[in-house]
Amino acid sequence: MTEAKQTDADTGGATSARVATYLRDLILRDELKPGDRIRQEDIAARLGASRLPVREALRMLEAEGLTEHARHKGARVPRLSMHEVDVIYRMRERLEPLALAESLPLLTDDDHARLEDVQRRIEDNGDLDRFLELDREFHLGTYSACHIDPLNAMVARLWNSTQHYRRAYVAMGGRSRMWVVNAEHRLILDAVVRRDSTDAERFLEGHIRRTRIELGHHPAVFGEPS
Amino acid sequence: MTEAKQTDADTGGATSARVATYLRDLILRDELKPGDRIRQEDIAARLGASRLPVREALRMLEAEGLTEHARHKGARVPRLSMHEVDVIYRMRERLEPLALAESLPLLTDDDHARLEDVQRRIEDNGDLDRFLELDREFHLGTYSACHIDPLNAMVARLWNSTQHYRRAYVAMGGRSRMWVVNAEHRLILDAVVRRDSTDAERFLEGHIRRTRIELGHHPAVFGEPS
DNA sequence: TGACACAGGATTGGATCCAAAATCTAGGCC
DNA sequence: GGCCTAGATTTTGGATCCAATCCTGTGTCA
Repeated sequence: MTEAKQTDADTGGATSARVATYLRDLILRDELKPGDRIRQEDIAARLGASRLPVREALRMLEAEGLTEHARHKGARVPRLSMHEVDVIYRMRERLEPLALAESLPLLTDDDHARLEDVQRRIEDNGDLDRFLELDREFHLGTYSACHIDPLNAMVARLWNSTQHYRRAYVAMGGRSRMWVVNAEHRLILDAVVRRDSTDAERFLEGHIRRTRIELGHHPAVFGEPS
Repeated sequence: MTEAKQTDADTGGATSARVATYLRDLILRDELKPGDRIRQEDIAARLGASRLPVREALRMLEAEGLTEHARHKGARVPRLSMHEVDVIYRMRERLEPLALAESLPLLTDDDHARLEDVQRRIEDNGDLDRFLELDREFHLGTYSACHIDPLNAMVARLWNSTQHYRRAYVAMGGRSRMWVVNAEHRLILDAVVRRDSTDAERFLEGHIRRTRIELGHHPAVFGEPS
């Protein structure tokens, strides 16, 4: 484990928060899929750390709903049913307009320009994996001026726990709906730039609702991973 | 630390989940207040365990928003500003009607009877501390048939993180509003028993909104604890 | 041939030990 | 007398070791 120290240097020290970030990222990238088991020793070795920070990280992720634990059986990435994902989208429909309303008055012209740029890149882009990333960046970007921690954390959590299913949907047939998404993003963005909170909230809520309904039409997304 | 094992036996083994429950309870009972520091060794000794499960428990609570951590400085119970509590209540206004809608069709007649009983006990009761407990039991009881974990967890979290401020408000002057609370509970409960989701959601949302506005009229609740 | 039981390996849970960082205290200096 | 600095103490962070539990593979017996 001499090379460990090097890996350690790369990552800048493997604190439990860093391990949590690493694991969260693996799950978001779909390198850890629902049902996958997470072995403490594996992760520890990969990051050149001991199992202890891994255990703390797993506890954090557990509280975030990104992993589930069974005593003496270890951690897994939880599988969500279609109904659970549906409810999570309903939660998003209600929470994200609130986050947007909190953020909107505080967004600067620079922020607007950044969001315009992200949306342009979404429209230019054909790659589905890149789309997922930019779509997230667009939405969370519109909330970025909201500094209420519980709200931010909760919104991020809802995105994180459904990331796998978003990806599966987009990969499966969501491509054809891309132009609708873009049109809706444009409506939201215009309202944001006008600082019209009422419109922005309404358009956002509709956007999430329609996405949710679309998801409900693709039950295959929730089938067994392999 | 020979007596440790005995304490251990009392609590039935001090796993990290148990430590987390213990700490969560301390915070909910206001024995740990916003700003208070939590020393790992203290808790470990009190529960007759080593510091390790305490550390894991603190990580869980951190992810739940019940504690905050600074590297090498330890854990504290976070202080919330009036604005933060206000936003948390807005989150409740939106999320709890959803939880109620999910739960309502699944509540049995037994559940209804139980809720009636809880509400009766609230009305009979003068003790403020007991009121906090029963009020929580009433509301979470109406959501109890909803088995969507992310939603349940989030609602519980919102209640937990504002518990101290609810207590401060009730202790300070909320007493005079008790009859309003009871009337609103009655409206909600009747709608629940009728299985009228629309009414139930509307009454619940209004109930939380009015509570939030009331809280905003008592800025002293958010003053320094001591 | 199938099902059950036992044993060995693998994996997690918990305790103790050591290192690093922060806080507190005391002393010196301006 | 107040402020700054240096050392000691306290507290947290991380690693390693041991115990408890679970999974797996093999063997035996019906």
